[in-house]
Amino acid sequence: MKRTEHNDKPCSIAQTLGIIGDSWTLLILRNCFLKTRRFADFQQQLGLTRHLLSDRLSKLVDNDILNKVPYGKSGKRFEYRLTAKGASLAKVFIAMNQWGNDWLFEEGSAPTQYEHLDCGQVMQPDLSCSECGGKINHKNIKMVVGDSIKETMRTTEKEQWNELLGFAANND
Amino acid sequence: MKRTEHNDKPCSIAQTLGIIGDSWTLLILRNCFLKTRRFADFQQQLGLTRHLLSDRLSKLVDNDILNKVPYGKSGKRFEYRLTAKGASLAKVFIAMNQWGNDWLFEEGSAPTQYEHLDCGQVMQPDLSCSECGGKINHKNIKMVVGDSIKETMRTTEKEQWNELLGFAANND
DNA sequence: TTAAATAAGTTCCTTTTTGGAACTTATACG
DNA sequence: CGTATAAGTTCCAAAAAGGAACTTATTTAA
Repeated sequence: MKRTEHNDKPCSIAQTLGIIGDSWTLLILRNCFLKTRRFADFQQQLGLTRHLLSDRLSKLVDNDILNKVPYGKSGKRFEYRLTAKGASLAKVFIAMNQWGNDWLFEEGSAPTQYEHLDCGQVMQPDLSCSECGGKINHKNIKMVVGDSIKETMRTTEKEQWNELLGFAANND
Repeated sequence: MKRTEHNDKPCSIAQTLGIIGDSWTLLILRNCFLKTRRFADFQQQLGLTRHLLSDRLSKLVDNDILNKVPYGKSGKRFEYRLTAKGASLAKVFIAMNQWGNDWLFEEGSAPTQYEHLDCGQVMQPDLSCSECGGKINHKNIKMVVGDSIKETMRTTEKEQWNELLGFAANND
């Protein structure tokens, strides 16, 4: 089975990976967050071949992650800028950055730190519950089948899904 | 330049992508969080070829994301289980899942929802500041060069880094 | 206790995707 | 006006992925 056949499975992660889950695409997006906007800049910073860059940028534009906006007088040169949809991928990259800082570098030697502009402090980004505000980790969160799917599923299937999707189903 | 040449750049995101930023690897990890543990199960659920699966699992073991633990009497069959290092990638997948729910499905039709076991409610995972507890998004967070790097960088370079890495440097 | 089924890979070969370099077309600069 | 830069395309060789059959043990079932 080809990898792309997972792209339309009824799973948010699989579909998200269908859009951004390609090696070069992920690096391109990282650079988007680092304010890279032009074809030649992406190419120089990442060193990937032009046709791959062209292909990946086009796909990101097709998926409404990037806008291709003309600049200059002629309107025939373009900048690729994150859309709102693209910008909200920040959480994914923040999470990856934090993970890398925590696990790939010695204590205190991480290449980057985060500063929260609202309070001005260097901090760690935590995941928290929108309802009670408590911290979230992989043990105190459970993924459950959404209401829309529940209604169209038979009981046995529902249980299988809950079992299959339960992050917290088995904590050993 | 090959994609793998980015894997040892002094950037947590690039290094993290070097470990998990491969299409199949990301899907394999998704299934790890969904409690898949055995070679044949991964193969059936994902449909990738055996040699790719073998290769990707080995790399995850090499990088201490998965443990290869024997099961059964003989000790010659194995389960692949998330290590603590691997489990803490949950935030990345939670962020991707949430993004997919928000942007790829109609309101209320997302395939999965999250329940916070500590408070029992269906909720959204938010990113929050470890210091002040306030919410984080890509506009109120700034990535700054870590202390260890600061010391070994000349001023001009430091400024370039801050410019380059500043998520919040340019908010238009 | 032998036969069949399962688990976890390997090997071999074909197809697809990358990587590298040169070529194109148009705009910008000096 | 000539050269440099931007944003691609095209072409080809090399690398990686996909498919299927082959291995080697180890359970399970008859």
